Amino acid sequence: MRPPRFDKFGMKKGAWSKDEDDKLRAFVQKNGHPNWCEIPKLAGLSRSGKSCRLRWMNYLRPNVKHGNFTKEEQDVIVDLHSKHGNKWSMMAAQLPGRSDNEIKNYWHTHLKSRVNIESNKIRNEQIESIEPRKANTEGGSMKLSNSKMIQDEVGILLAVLSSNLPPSSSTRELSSLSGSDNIVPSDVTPPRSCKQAGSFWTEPFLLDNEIHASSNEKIFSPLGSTNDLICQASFQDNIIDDVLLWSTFESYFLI
DNA sequence: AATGGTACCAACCGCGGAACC
DNA sequence: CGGTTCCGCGGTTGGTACCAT
Repeated sequence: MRPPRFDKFGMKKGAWSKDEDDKLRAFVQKNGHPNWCEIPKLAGLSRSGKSCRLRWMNYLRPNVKHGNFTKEEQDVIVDLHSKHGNKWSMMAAQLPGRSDNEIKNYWHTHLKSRVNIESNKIRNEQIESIEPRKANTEGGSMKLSNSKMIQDEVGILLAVLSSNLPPSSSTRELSSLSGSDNIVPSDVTPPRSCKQAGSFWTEPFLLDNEIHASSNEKIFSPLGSTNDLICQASFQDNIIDDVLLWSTFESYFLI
């Protein structure tokens, strides 16, 4: 809680004491709240009207609920947020006993990340259904567990890239993503390091042998094996150049 | 046990719109 | 009709609790 303090007008700020809660509750229950600006004076509180209103709306008014949100409440919030965005007061109207502030906090701390994860999952599944990975049917040597995170990230990248295609781009073009360069402008050349790391552009996630695996490791974990990096300085230079180019390429398409 | 990082959440702040003068 | 006041909303802040190292 924020420790109590006083502003330049002598108004108290910070956490509410039980005494203040009692005063405000008693006053509002007896007189209502026709004018929040007058209430602090009339109730004998050194608080702003705004602060009183917030305290009442979020904690003191009757039937206000606290504690865990039920599954039904969570579903309502997710549903309404998907339809209307950050309309917390509207959500509060649909959830008796919940304040907009509490819903907002719950969204940011619990639901937002969950919804993001689920939407990414759905998006990746959609991409998978459009073009099942060749790796799953060819060779069968892909190291799934090691490359899962990379798959996820590249899946998101492909989805974003596809959303940046020109209007003329078709599903057919998207469907051939992993098999051709269709999404890449003809003047953009894939980084050499990506090619070296197992034909990135044609078989994006195949790490077929130890050489490919170690190359890939250097790309994504350049500090992993210092001696090797020193011995292979020229190779490393190429990697750095290519990673920079690749970053530029990503920025160009992701913005 | 000490320290740093992170999650949680109550409260604050600024703004826009409605109501009032 | 313009200015002022008040209300409500949504974004942000900051303190506490908890967890990991």
